[in-house]
Amino acid sequence: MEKYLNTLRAEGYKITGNRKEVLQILLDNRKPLTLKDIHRLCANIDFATIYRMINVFVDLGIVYEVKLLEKQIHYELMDADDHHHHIICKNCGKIARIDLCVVNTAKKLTDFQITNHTLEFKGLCPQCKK
Amino acid sequence: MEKYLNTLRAEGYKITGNRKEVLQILLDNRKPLTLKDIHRLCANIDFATIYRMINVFVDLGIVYEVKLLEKQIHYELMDADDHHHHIICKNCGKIARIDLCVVNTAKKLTDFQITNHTLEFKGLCPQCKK
DNA sequence: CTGGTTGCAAACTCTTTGCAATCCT
DNA sequence: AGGATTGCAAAGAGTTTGCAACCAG
Repeated sequence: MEKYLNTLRAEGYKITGNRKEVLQILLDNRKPLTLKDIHRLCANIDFATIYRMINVFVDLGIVYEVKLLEKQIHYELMDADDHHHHIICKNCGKIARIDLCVVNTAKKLTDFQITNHTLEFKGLCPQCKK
Repeated sequence: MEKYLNTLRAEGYKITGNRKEVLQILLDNRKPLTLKDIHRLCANIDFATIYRMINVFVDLGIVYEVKLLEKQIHYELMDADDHHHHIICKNCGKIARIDLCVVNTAKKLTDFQITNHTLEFKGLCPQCKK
């Protein structure tokens, strides 16, 4: 938590009760959440506030966008030492992580300068596929 | 074209002027297009018609959804023998293809039954990165 | 104090649907 | 003829913004 608060301070943002509450939710739920999910977990905070807060967090690199094979974007706390991707169950919605990435291979294959990438899977989890 | 019309016939759908026009657009533009893009290329057809038509095409496997790192879904003609992914330039919007995929590796790594996957990149193309 | 932050309401954008008229087969 | 398809209009759903009141430093 302190690490993230320091980032906010360093960039001139204030430490508010709302921000601490949302950060705690992200710390307690280390998996991709939608804005709706977050709002459900702290219904006392206005949706627009969460919307703007998460965008600040994305700008500061506190959270990152996870584009699962779903309509809405999910957000997850950033941890540079733990780069991973996900798989979501189309039946129960469970999200598991996959430690697999090919961004370095892609960098060699293309003349583009790659800045973002997404690698996500969807299917049926062990329980639901039975 | 005939191949796709046969799929439509086989599933009991009718061959209309609109459907042939949109299929021709997809054949002429073999790259991911948004509904808006398609509508721009045939402004005479109503947006709702394109919306419903593309969804039929997706159901029949005539086109597939490409979830680039953009808000809107793109659609591209399906070709089972040519599985590939994409990279989009964040500056000029150009979309290039990348012949790289790890869905088989992912299948070995997880207990899920994988049915969909996405692997997309974003960055600066050779021209824009200069 | 003072500017960043928040809640509320409303504007926007994109997606989806109902229905009557029209088009394939 | 008869059901699928289409255009039009409007409803939904999610995203984004303006503004005045409020709060952290």
